[in-house]
Amino acid sequence: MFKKLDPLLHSELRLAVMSLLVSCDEADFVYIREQTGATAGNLSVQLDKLSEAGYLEMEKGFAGKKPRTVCRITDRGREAFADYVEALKSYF
Amino acid sequence: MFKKLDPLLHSELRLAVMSLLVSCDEADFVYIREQTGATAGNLSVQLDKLSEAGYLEMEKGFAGKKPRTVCRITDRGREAFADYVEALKSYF
DNA sequence: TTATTTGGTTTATAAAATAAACTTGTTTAT
DNA sequence: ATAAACAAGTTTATTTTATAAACCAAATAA
Repeated sequence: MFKKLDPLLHSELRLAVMSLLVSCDEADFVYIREQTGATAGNLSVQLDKLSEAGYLEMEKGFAGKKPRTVCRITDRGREAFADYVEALKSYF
Repeated sequence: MFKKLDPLLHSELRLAVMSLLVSCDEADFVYIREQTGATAGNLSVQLDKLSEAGYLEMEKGFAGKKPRTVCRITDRGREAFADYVEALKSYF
């Protein structure tokens, strides 16, 4: 009847992050924070979860002298996102 | 950018309940439990939340000698559901 | 009569989300 | 040069949620 929703994606912030990455393909921490309106702390935690699940990759480097974390969606993440959207349809 | 998702509806079980009620217009506790696969305890709690938010009405009565709780979606609930679906679109 | 089942509710526990505080280093003003 | 403010995050603590386990009352079955 109702398809199970991936709990990792069924979170407002994580879903927003993935939504951004699906169409951006690469976005840094600050950009994501601005676009989602999340606090840095919350974003940091949620990015880690998505990263640990293999839904995105993070690359920590520097832009000039400032630290810069770049995120990129993985194939796995893209797939999970598509599955989530598909599953949601069973609720509508 | 991303529309805020009503936290009351952004819950797998509560969303499933509302989804049922939107098209059923009336469903009892047992039916909802069966269709959603939820445990009775969880369902009881979540129905209370939806009820307190005014998204549905519960009528406790009897079917023969057995207690029977019937749920009906309210206009408010219908509206909230529509808004939720609309808001979700901003994520896809 | 004593289990068992039905239809739930209440309470306790586990998991999530969020915010507040902190760290490391950089820039700016004094 | 030194202190104050800022940037980019992380860590920790708090609050909120979700879920399950235990419970209750009434009805039915053994």
